[in-house]
Formats: sequence, C-alpha cells, structure tokens
Amino acid sequence: MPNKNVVTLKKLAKELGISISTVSRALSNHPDISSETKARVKETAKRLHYIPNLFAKGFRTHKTFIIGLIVPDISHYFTSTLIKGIMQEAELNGYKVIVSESRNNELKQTEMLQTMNQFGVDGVLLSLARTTKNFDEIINTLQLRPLVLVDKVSTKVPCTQIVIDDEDAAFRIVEHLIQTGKKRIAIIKETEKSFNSEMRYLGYIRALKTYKIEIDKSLILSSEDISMEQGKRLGTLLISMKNRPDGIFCITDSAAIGVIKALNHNKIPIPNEIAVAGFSNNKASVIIQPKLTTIDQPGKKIGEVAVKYLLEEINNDIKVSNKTIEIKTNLIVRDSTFKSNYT
Amino acid sequence: MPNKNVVTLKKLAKELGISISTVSRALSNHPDISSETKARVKETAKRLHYIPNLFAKGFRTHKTFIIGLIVPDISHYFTSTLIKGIMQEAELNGYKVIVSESRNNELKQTEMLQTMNQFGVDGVLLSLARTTKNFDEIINTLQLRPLVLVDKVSTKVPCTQIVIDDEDAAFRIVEHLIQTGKKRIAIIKETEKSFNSEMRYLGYIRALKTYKIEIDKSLILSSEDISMEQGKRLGTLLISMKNRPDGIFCITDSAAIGVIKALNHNKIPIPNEIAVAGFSNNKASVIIQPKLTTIDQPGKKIGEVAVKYLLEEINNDIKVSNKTIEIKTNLIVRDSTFKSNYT
DNA sequence: CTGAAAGCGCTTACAG
DNA sequence: CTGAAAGCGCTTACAG
Repeated sequence: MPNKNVVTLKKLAKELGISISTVSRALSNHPDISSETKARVKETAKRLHYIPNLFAKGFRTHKTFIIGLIVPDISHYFTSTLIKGIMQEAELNGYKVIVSESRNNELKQTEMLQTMNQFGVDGVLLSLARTTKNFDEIINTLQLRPLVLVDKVSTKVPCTQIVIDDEDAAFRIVEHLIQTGKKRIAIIKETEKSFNSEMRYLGYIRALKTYKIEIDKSLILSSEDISMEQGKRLGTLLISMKNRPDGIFCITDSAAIGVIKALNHNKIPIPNEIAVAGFSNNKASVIIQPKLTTIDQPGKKIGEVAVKYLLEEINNDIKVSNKTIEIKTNLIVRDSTFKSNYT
Repeated sequence: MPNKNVVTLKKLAKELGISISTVSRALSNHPDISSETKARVKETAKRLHYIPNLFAKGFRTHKTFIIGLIVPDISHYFTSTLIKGIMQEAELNGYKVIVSESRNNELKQTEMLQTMNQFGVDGVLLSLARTTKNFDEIINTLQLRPLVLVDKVSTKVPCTQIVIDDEDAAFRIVEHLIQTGKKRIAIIKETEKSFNSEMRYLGYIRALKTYKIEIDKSLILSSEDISMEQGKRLGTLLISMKNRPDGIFCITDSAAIGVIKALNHNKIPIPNEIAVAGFSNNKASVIIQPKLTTIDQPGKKIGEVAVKYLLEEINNDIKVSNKTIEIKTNLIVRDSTFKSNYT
C-alpha cells in the first residue's frame, strides 16, 4: 500500500524547489527560517493537503504521542467517566489514548503491558486487575517509561498513584448514618482485600470508634464481587438476624441497590427501619426507589489529574516518583438514609 | 530518549554474529532460514528480552495494527458494551484500538478523523455525532483507508454500515403492547430525525397499521435529547391528556424510565392503566420498579461484527463496499408491560 | 541458506 | 538563512 498520492516532505520540497530540511524546519517553526519561506511552505502544505506521517515522526523522535490505558472493565459507569476525563485531557495536550480492558485477568493485563511497550507508548495509565498478584511486568514497564496507577492501585508499585479519599469518604458516610440516629451499622465489603475495599473498611471502623460505637463482627460481611446479586443475598441475610442492623453501608452502589431490593421485597421501611448507603454515585443510584445515599467519585476529574501527572513525568523525563494523590469526593445524601422534612 | 539499553535487531545480530536480515527473517519465520538458525535467533531474542519496535515496523510496512474508533459518548452503557466488543475482536486479531469521543460535536469529529489519518491507522470505526451534517471529511477518509459506520450511521456515506434492526425491533415491541390489549399507544422519539429514531418510528407506524389501529398524531411526541428528564416531562404531559394513552413506547430506556417515574409519582398503575416500553436494555431497566420491557441491543456483538467487516476490508484491500448489516435484537418482556401469572 | 544495501518519512547536528 | 547527509529500526528485493 505505498500510496503514490500521499504528500510527503519530499513532494513539498520538489514542488517548492527547496530542500526537505528547510520544509521540515519551516513547518515546525524553526527560528532559523525566514518568515517569508515559512509562509510559502505553509501555504503549499495546506494547498496540497500535506498530512505529516506521525509514524515516521514518532519513529525518528522516539515520541509517539500515544498514552496506553488499561482498565479492568470499561462498562462500569465510573470507569467510563474516568476514561472520558483521560481522553479529554490527553486530547487537550495532543495525545491519543489506546484503551485496553484486562477483564480483571492478570495474564491479560501483563500481555497488554507488553503490547504497550512494543508500541512504544509515551506513558501508561493503569487501573489494576482485581486479582493482580505479580507486579514484575508493571515494574519492568516502569523502568522503560512513565507509568501512573489510577483508582485500582497498589502500594507494591513504586510510582505515582491517583486515588480517591476512600477512607475519609467512608468515614463521612458512616458518620452521616450515625448522625441520623443509627447505632448498629453493618458493612458489606470485598472478600479479597483490595486497596479500595480495605480503605473503605478502615473509614467505617474509624467512624464507629470516633462515635464510641462497639464493633460487632457479625455486622461485617464480605462477598467476592460485591454485585447487586450479592447485595440481595447479604441484605436478606442481615434482615434475618435476631439482632438486626439499623443501617447498612455497602462499598459499592450495586450491592447497596441489591440490599434495597431485598428490603423492599420484605417490606422493610427505608430508612426508618434500616438505612442504606452505597459508594460511587452511579446512574442507577437515582433510579432505585428510594434514591440512594452515596459517595460521588469524580471519575472525570480523576482521569484528568492522572493524565496531568503522567504528562509531567513524560515531559520532564522524571524517573522516579512515588507520591499518592487523593481526589476529594462528595457525600450525596438521598432518601435511603434521610428523608428531609421540607419538600 | 534514544535508550541505550533497548534491544534491536542490530544488537541481536551482533550478539549472534549474523546479519540483521537473517535475524529479521528468522524472527518472522521466513521459509528460507534454516530451522537451526531460527531456533538460535529466537532463543537469543527471548534471552535478551527483544521487543520489536512496532513503530519502525509500521513505518516500514505501512501497517500500524491500530484501529481508530470515534464514538459520540463513551459513558452510555450501550456504547461501552459496543467498545468492549470492538476491543476484544481487535485484540484477537492483533490490533489495538485508539478511542476518541466526539461528544456529539461535528467539528471535534472532523478533527478526530484527521488525527486518525495522521496516525495512519489501518482502518476507522465511526459512530456518528448526532449533529453531523457535513460528510466531506468522512468521505475523504474513506478514500484513504477502510471506514465502517456502526450504530449511528447515515446513508450519505457510501460504506459498510453495521446497525441493529431498529425498524423490526420497534415493530415487535409495539406489537407486543398491542397483544397485551393496548389500543392507544404513544411514542416518544427524537425531534431531529436521526437514523435510529426514524427507523424506530417507522416500526411503530407499521405495527399500528398492521393491527389496524388508527394513528393519532397527538400521541406522537418528540424531544431533543430523549433523556430521563424529558421522559418525566412528556410522561406527565401524556397523563394530563383528556384522552390518555394506555401504552407508551419510548425510543430510549432513559426516557422510558422517566415516564415510569412520572406515572409512579402520579400513582398510575403500570401496566394495567398505562404500559411502558423502552429500547436498549441498559442496566437501569432492571432497577426501576416495575422493571422495564425493552429491546436488548447486543452491543458487544455489534462491535465484534464491525471489526470483522473492517478487518476484511483492510486485509483484502477492498476499496468500495456499501452493504448494510443488520444485527438481530431481542424483545425482553418485563413487568412494565405484562405481569405474568405464574411466579 | 545468508548478507549487503536500499528505503519507508522524518529530524537534526554539521557545514557553509 | 539553507542544504546535504546521517540515522531512527525495520523489511525485502537482489545477489550470491
């Protein structure tokens, strides 16, 4: 496919009767070139619809203007807002994003990192697969090019990490439950101790301690995938306890929605009998009846910040950075925990 | 950044004491090379962690193994499943996907196409921005490389188009409403006559005609963005009519959910008094109470098929193709139109 | 079966 | 201010 019609620097040079070097420099605004020549070159480039071959350029300069992104699952609403932020900030800086989905499969994730390295992307943004145990390829990549972890992170990788204030957010939402008068607050978290789950659990514990509420192990439940189905199952289980909780904090909205479905099904008044809180503020949280109190995670913002830090490392050739950036979240109070008197 | 440690064919050749050509051929399994040499070369490549430079290769062979994808909005659930299918099928064939979001902005879309052309992607997958009026850049791109339209398409572009059977799907869901005894069926569609909206509207009309139901213009409503808010607004409006509908078909789930909220708020029994149907089968359709009858659009499947057709054009150097592929959808009956007796 | 050489389209020291 | 030339890492006719 060596397209005959493709306009290259060579063709422009011939058309203008000057050298390729001069054309190249004129197009990139090199100070040595007279403004007159620049004008002529640019005019001709436009007229002939010259499109610079980014592959040739990237190959020559070792700069691809491509960012590699690997996320566990693109179809979660939060993830899609994260990607939105990443793409917009990348675009603003002239970068393109290659997106891959690890599907929470560690092997896939490793393969994808290798591919990113083959493509010679300028930097990598990674949100870890849930099961990640082996960090070799990640650390290997880190030696080759900037890599920033985002949202699903691990302290085992010495690099910049962009996360939300999980612990604090969980503290605030549990504190809110306490302030509405709840005393026996259950938590539904992840069986596996992911970074997010663990932080949210710590926030829950700190809130209970701060307000001198005894920690009851029977109210601490876990599930593998914290989905709506698991929420239903565990919600049903909690209702059946002799000494029921009066509040349930779920570390995902999906699980919280499952819990609400279980309570609705059993005709248990929410929030009077049992209040329910989630985490993420996904679209479904305002569709379920009653609407769900939750934590808004500004996915777009997180994506933007991640790209900013990554580009800083790319542009300044920063080798090691190990800071953790926490993005603030917002508590969104809705009917599942508190019915306002007015309106 | 011309990294000294990077392993190239040259380095392998020196290490092995043979020529670069031979190394290259050995690695790509050229029949001319003895299996002994191949084995030696491959072993050394593995040992030194040789990573082929895909940019050099792409630059040399005019093949980038990158597919460019442009969608209006990544955060719609359907779009995310579409992307999932695209990425998986691309990956299976050794391709990477560069994703861009036009945000329904025609100018952005044009810019993105230009960037895709600069990168020299092997092919482009495009889901049109709602406002697209000018098809010049799209047709221009089509001259340079394969381009396939997917989901949001237009007959104004002479290329392969992958769509769902909108007309037929709408026919079936309206037919279902009729079969449950409904006689005055309203439709909420898009003000602007997008391909999808228009097809669904035609399906609605055909169903009414087929079952000899008079078409009542007052039951045909439109809104700009067919969102949940618009669904609420138009739902409220429909209820207030002197001669109310007994069924409402919305061309999106969001609008249908808005309608259900309006009906719930006004304590109108669904489906007995008024039945509601949507289109898409997004996650929220099983969260709303009652659960929504809708059309399942197999996003992942559509994405896979789109990539298959695109790769066929890429690999066989097909210049012109103008077929429209329709992907079958499924009618999902839930409580918003029909409460089953058993269960 | 293997190697020397050209060339993909660009940038950039070096020379003038 | 401009040009000739080298080179980024690869593939592939061409020659042997």
